[in-house]
Amino acid sequence: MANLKDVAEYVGMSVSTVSRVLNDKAYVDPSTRRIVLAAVEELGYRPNALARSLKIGRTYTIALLIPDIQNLYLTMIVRGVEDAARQEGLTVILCNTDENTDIEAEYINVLRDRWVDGFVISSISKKSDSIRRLKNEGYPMVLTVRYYDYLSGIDTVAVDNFNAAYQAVKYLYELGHRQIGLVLGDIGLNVYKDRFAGYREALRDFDLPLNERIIIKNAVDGSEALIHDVEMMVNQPTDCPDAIFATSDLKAISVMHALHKNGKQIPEDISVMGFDDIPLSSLVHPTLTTMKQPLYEIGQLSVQKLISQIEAKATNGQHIHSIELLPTEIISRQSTRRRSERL
Amino acid sequence: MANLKDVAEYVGMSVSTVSRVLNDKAYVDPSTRRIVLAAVEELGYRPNALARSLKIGRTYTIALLIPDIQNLYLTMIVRGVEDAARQEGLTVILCNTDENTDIEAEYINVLRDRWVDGFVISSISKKSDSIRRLKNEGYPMVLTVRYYDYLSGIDTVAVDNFNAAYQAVKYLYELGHRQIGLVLGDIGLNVYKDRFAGYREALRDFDLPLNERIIIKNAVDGSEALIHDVEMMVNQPTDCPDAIFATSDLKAISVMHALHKNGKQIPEDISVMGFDDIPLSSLVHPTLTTMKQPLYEIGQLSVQKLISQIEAKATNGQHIHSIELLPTEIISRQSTRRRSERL
DNA sequence: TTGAAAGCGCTAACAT
DNA sequence: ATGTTAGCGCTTTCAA
Repeated sequence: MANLKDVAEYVGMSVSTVSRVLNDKAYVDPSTRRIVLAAVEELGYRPNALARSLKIGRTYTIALLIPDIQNLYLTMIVRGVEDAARQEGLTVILCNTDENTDIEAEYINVLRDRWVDGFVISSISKKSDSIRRLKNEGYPMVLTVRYYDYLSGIDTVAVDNFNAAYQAVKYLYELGHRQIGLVLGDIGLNVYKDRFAGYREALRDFDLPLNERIIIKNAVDGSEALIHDVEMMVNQPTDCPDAIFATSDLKAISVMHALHKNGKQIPEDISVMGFDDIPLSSLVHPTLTTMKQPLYEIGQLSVQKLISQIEAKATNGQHIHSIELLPTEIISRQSTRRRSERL
Repeated sequence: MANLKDVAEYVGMSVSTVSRVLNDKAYVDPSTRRIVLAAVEELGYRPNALARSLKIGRTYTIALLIPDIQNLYLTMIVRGVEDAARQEGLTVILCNTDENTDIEAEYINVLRDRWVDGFVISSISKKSDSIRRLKNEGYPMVLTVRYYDYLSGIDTVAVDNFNAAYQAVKYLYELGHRQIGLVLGDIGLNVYKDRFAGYREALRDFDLPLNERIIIKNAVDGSEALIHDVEMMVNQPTDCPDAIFATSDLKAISVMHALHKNGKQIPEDISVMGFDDIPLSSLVHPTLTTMKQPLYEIGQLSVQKLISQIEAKATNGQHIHSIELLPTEIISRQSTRRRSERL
């Protein structure tokens, strides 16, 4: 591969001149410029990004760490991040941590060594050491969707999960449901902890008892165990829920699967409500009522915050720390319905 | 951030010594080694991967280009690629081309400039210029799942789509179906072209007529148009299929959605069969019979081929070009059933 | 066993 | 308007 020096020799000029036309920073004579560009074309010259980055201290690359690409809700964030990044001339490196702290740490180390300009992270439950270190080094980073406590001091873009869950339960309550079951994800994650709190608060406000027998905790998307748990729950002689609020659409789909398997009609026997609004939600049977998160927008905004940090760092300017909570929205579909008669 | 020189000064040795202990290539005195490692620890030294790569000409990074992460079947490949890569000490850069040639070209350029060691590509229909150029430069690369014609000379890992489609149709035929509809993806892709050919060949062998009225071409996963087309197809007075073979599970899910919407029972009225075996297939209602592709294994094998190329290039050794077609397998579930009576 | 120094390819300050 | 040169942080040959 041709390098700058090759091009310079080819046209009989110095490397700095060639560099100048390529970066068009300083002024160069139009005719010189033409000659150089022709040579660049001719030799098929491509700049070496490694050398350039080493010199200027920036890579124009950001890393996006996500827990699991299989999770459809994340793909929408990825799109938001990629689109926003591309628009700003940044390349996105996508990394799948598989919900594993070691893998996460490894990616963070490797990418920091490679000088990515910043990180957008959707992480594991606890604030890991690698993330803490990153933060302490002042490395640009933003947390997306999943977050730590508000005191972490890390820029965050997410939704108000407490309120979203509260509104979901309220919605089911107003439909006439009084036995509202809950399918919760890993409560080690603040996301689920907050949704749980919102659920409890709603029950309290509507004078509904908190019934542990219609609550499934630590459900894993798509797992056999989850299906089993749901079957157990709906086959209880007493305490069978008349509605189930699943804290992700994928969990809701498993719930529906379990209900079908046990001859329960949705929504006639039991209403089901999800969370996220993944594209699949409007395709399953029956279509799924859900609490929509503006995932694409979350991705975009995350990048904007990150860029703001990167710029601030580069210019020694100011960046205002913030936690942004975007609005959620109920999408009504077929899996929920008004309950007229009382059981 | 501390660099090699800092460490060297800290312990009063030369950078080369420090470098040596860090790479443990050459022999260094055990006591020296200990001192250096302590200093490294103390200063929190992290090597600069950019500088290192610039020097040695390798980045230990490979790029994985996929058309669309939303496509669930791809996530399994991603996993296969990542796992295999990690095992070999390589980092994977995941890029989403969004089925867009320009984005694909841009990623290829950016990553080549950044000296990734090789590419695993699941690409767009036509062989793009950027890929051709990559190939001509002798850049290590392998095509995965999607492929060009066998003459392209590029290593490929996929399945025998012709045969897989043939077997799927045969399966439906043996179940007693005689009006087997087809939902095909973009026929610009060899994958679908081959599946179409397999379908036709099977019809011919079983003396079934090729009926364009029960074939939907260029279906887009999850699109409204697809649902509409399926509705049209099954509401035809004559020519209503008694089975539908969808060339991806996602398409099959749309098909099921359309059938539900039109009051058709699955599999009582119409059997539905998919392709891929994404995790969701066993969760939808009814669960989906499908032609399974060994996606995880395809991902793993792709990396192995790529590494073989990278090694060959580094050592001027031999790499044997190959096209690997992994076996597919029918997974029987609830969406298909034996048709006893004739219509 | 360790050190000095060249050089990977580029940018930018300084010089002309 | 263009050339010279130092240096980003590392590896590696050559010398000692």
